[in-house]
Amino acid sequence: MNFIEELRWRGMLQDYTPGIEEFLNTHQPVRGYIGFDPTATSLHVGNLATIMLLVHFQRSGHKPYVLIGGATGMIGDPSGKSVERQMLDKATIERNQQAIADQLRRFLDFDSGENKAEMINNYTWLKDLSLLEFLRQVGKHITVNYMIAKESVKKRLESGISFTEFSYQLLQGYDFYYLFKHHNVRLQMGGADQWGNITTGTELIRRKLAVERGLAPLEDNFSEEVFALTTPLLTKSDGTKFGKSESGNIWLDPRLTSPYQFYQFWLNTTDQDAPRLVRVFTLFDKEKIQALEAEHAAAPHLRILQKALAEDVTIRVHGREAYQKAVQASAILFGNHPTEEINRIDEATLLAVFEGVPQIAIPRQALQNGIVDFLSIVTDYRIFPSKSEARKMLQGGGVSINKMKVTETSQLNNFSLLQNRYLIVQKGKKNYYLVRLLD
RNA sequence: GGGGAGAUUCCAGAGUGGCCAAAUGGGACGGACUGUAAAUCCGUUGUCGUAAGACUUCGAAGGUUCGAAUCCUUCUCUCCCCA
Repeated sequence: MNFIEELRWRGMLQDYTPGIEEFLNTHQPVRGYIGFDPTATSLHVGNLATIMLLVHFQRSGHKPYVLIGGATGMIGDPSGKSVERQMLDKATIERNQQAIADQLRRFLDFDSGENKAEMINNYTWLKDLSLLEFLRQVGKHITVNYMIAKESVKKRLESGISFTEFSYQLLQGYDFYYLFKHHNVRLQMGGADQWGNITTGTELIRRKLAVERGLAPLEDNFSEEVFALTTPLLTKSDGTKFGKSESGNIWLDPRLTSPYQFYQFWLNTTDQDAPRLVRVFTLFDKEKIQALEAEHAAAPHLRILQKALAEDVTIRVHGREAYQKAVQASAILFGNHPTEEINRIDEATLLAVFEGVPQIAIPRQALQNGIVDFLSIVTDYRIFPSKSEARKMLQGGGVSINKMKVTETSQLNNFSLLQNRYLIVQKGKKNYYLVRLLD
């Protein structure tokens, strides 16, 4: 199956410039790229969708280029942003680009075949481009009228946009031109929000080529030479943003989002969203997905689709071992385990399960305190910030210790300690704290 | 330049002298149900406090009053209409 067809049935095709399908079919391998700006120390699941574009691109025989936006990250993309961004300092950007480059290397084959992936950083060519050169080589070809017609800029004309961010599309456009010239890159891909930036690139290439070939722009037939393609921005059926949990972004970095939380994120996908997400984030083929959906429909409570999705994505991002631990932790935290059974877990496993969960150490004699004090002042206000809040939650039935509901009148002494020194405190359904007693 | 409307608790939006920590809806959080889903239902939602209550809120600063989100003055900002 060719690249475009693959994206189409997966619902990953938003927009593309004409002629692309034929070009991809008749040229093999075609070189295509996606840019990632180092604006954070890690990529998140939103980026994963565009990474999958590159994965499919490579699997269908083409040659993916991963562009690290070392230079563009210094400028700030106004797309989808309602206010000017904070500029990042160079040290931060350097750290970030190192981190996201390491992450990106895991998803593509950079080692073998004529279509092995390449990684490049636009800082290497943009750093030496002088202002004058830029204005003459790039700025001259694109009108301000054209630039402010772009959605990303138009939205900001009222509230304000700096010249720096306004220029962003030109830099990105120049990247495309540069890659076309020096690496014969023909296609730029990205999320739907990047359409404007990408087409600035195709437009710039068209105009520059016209000049280089001594033609008037309208006589050209260069539109057949470079292409743009975007994938829809993912949304959730309830209208909220995809890729966020109550605790914020879902990151690929295990230090920011533990593999357990990552696994849970996918596992908690609603029935409504799961079919779309399986198509985007796994490489399962059509038959396999249809089979999974049928299985799921037959026994929805088993959440076949969610489990398959969570397994596939967690393994791709964090590896099999981390996935297995996440499953094990989930089984313990959400399974119907009576206290005795939890008590049988050995200490090493217990600590592994609660990795990434806040751990609070208190003196053993502090157990003499009442439950409200225990949940607030004794645990240094880390479980509840005040006695009132602890009490409110207790009254609402939202607190468990060792998986047993507690009330204001519960006696701490009645709880058997796990491994003779741990208590599992649960606030609501999904917030855990491991309290360790010090002798 | 002229005329008008407004600024309320996370958001939207009632309230026009005491019954206002402030209706209602949304969101958030918790519970029940369930499948760690969705929908539904119930509870909580300024802070602290076992409670009684205390303290801080209704754009900002002053003032009137026993008492102000509500009345007066000034200021700041937002929106609309006409020119």
